Amino acid sequence: MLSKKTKYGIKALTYLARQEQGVPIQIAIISQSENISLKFLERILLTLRKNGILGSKKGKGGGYYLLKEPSQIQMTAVMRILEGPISMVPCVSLNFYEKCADCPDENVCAVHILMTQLRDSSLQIFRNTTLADLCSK
Amino acid sequence: MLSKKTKYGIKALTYLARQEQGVPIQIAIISQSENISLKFLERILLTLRKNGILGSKKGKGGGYYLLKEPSQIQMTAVMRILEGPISMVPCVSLNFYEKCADCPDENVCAVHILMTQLRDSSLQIFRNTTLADLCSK
DNA sequence: TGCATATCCTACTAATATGGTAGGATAATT
DNA sequence: AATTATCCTACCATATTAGTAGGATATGCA
Repeated sequence: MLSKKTKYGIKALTYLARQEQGVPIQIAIISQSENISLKFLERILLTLRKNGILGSKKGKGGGYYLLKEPSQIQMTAVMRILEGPISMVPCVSLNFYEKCADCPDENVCAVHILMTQLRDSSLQIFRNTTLADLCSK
Repeated sequence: MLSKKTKYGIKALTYLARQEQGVPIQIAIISQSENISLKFLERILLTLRKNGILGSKKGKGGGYYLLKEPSQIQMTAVMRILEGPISMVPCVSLNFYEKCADCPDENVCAVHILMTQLRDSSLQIFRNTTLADLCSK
């Protein structure tokens, strides 16, 4: 299951992508428009900022804005930040590889073979999809 | 993340697929060969039996066996039984559809669009992969 | 300078899912 | 009747999820 964190994060990002670029939008506005708990969204946007997707401005007229054009923001980045590794098992992960303790030979492991295929197709989708693709203005 | 339940289940199934068809194999044998907790595996095989993947025989010489040839067992079935819906969100699920409470229009929802693509590619992989494909004897 | 505004940040919490374990009931073989 | 192996229910520790509470910090404006 996709976490609500990721779901809300993607919704908030597409909301921002539909606005005039560079103009800060307040959390409360996004929260209301997209039916997302304000405090929860606050944390989500904060992690997106810390990971280089969003910029922010404090005080009156402040808020969050995209640091890049929507067409330059791949969903691989968004998914990795919010949902974690694309791969469903560490022994298949490109960025977070970890050997299975119980598995003697990865090349023969059914789970490894199946999950490698799944990772490849998921990666292809997330790489070929940008924020711009997801918000038909 | 893939649950251990699914991981162990797939491993157990491929173990059975590598044996002579129709001959019951005891849980304890699989448990030892694949490094899986016996009691946990017991439950996993039970649900696979209840869902028509495995047959079982009690008493001496008993155990579990595949009900179909490995080439006839699609991973879609296995994944749905062990891991749940293929789709990561209910609003995209074919077998377990549920409307999002917060989402006014699915056709415009970024999450819906992205997750539909992901479901399609996942389905294609799971449908085109059988147990036989995963166990190079 | 001081007030309003809005993000920043830590800590807490309820509910649920995960990955087991314990212990006995049931059925089949010998 | 004894042995073997599945069947089944209930319990439990831990981790994750989806939040909430409450204040600290920085910015803009009069």
